[in-house]
Amino acid sequence: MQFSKSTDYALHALIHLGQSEHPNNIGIKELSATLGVSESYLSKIMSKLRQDGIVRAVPGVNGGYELARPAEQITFLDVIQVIEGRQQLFECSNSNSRQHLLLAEEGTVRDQKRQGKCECLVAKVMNGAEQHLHQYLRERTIQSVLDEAFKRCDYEADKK
Amino acid sequence: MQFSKSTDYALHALIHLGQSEHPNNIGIKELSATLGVSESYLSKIMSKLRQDGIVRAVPGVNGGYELARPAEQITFLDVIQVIEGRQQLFECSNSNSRQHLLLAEEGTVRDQKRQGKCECLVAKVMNGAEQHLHQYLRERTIQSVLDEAFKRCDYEADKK
DNA sequence: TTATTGTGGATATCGTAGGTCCATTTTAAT
DNA sequence: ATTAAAATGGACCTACGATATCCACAATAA
Repeated sequence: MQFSKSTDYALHALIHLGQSEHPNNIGIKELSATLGVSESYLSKIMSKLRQDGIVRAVPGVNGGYELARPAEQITFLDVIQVIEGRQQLFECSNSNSRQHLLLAEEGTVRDQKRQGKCECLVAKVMNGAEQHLHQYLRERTIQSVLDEAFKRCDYEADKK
Repeated sequence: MQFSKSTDYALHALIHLGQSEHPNNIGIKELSATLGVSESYLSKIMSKLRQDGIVRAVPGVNGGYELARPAEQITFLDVIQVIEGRQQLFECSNSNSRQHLLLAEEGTVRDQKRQGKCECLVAKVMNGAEQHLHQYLRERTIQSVLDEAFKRCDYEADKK
């Protein structure tokens, strides 16, 4: 269970977009050179980010990418969900077994109608874990990383 | 990014071991029938759990598996780490790039000696997320699921 | 001693992460 | 209008791990 390299690339790319004073957009050449990834592969990732409204892209001479909204409105969760997809962290593959019946809660009739099935208690724990993780990742933004990087630069500068 | 089916199987198997009054051990036949998984595949998983000291196994007639320690001392994190491995949720694949230098904190000399390298700020966020997730999963045990299942059974019984 | 049960190795299949290449489209600059 | 620069999307490739099966072997209790 690991985040993909693509997620790593996406996060670093967005940080690069966020930290540049943008007179112009930033092309895939610069991004790929900065991150040390091939242009072709990074293109795919940037394309996904564009389709999901995280970045804007403009083709043509002096084209490139820029953040589609302020860096403090781009959360880690946003990025991860675009790249990794939105499937649940855990799915109970056991829903027909005898045991599952024991471990499933029925809920109210209204609940069952709403969600169509009852929930495995193992899945309940795991989904709770996922919600916690999401909450944490929602609170971290591209901007928050930039802020910390700047702080660190200042600190290093002061020492000299 | 998803937990594997094996993790699902392992958790359900452990719960089955935990809920049985154990005059005897429980064989792979019963487990695989309960979970709806093949004996051969579930064997592999149980083997892993045994190698990590989560269950005990005894071969021979009337052999089988039992929990190696009380169910309240087997956490979700224990099980997940056995099955999924202990690699980090996130690894920065970017440690040589120019950008990474900007985003890495130096730390004290002692820190650098201890961990061998400085840490990327993106990785720092992600590792923080992982620690949160681990904390949550450390607080949930096989027993906690059993407790909730029993509570539910009582509730259902009361209704009648 | 034998039937039963777990162990571990070899092997198979399949999907996906990671990556490349190229034709096409879009845009800005000239 | 033309052209060069840049992003886009499709086709394709490879390697690896998740999932799974089968079998020979070891260990144990009756």
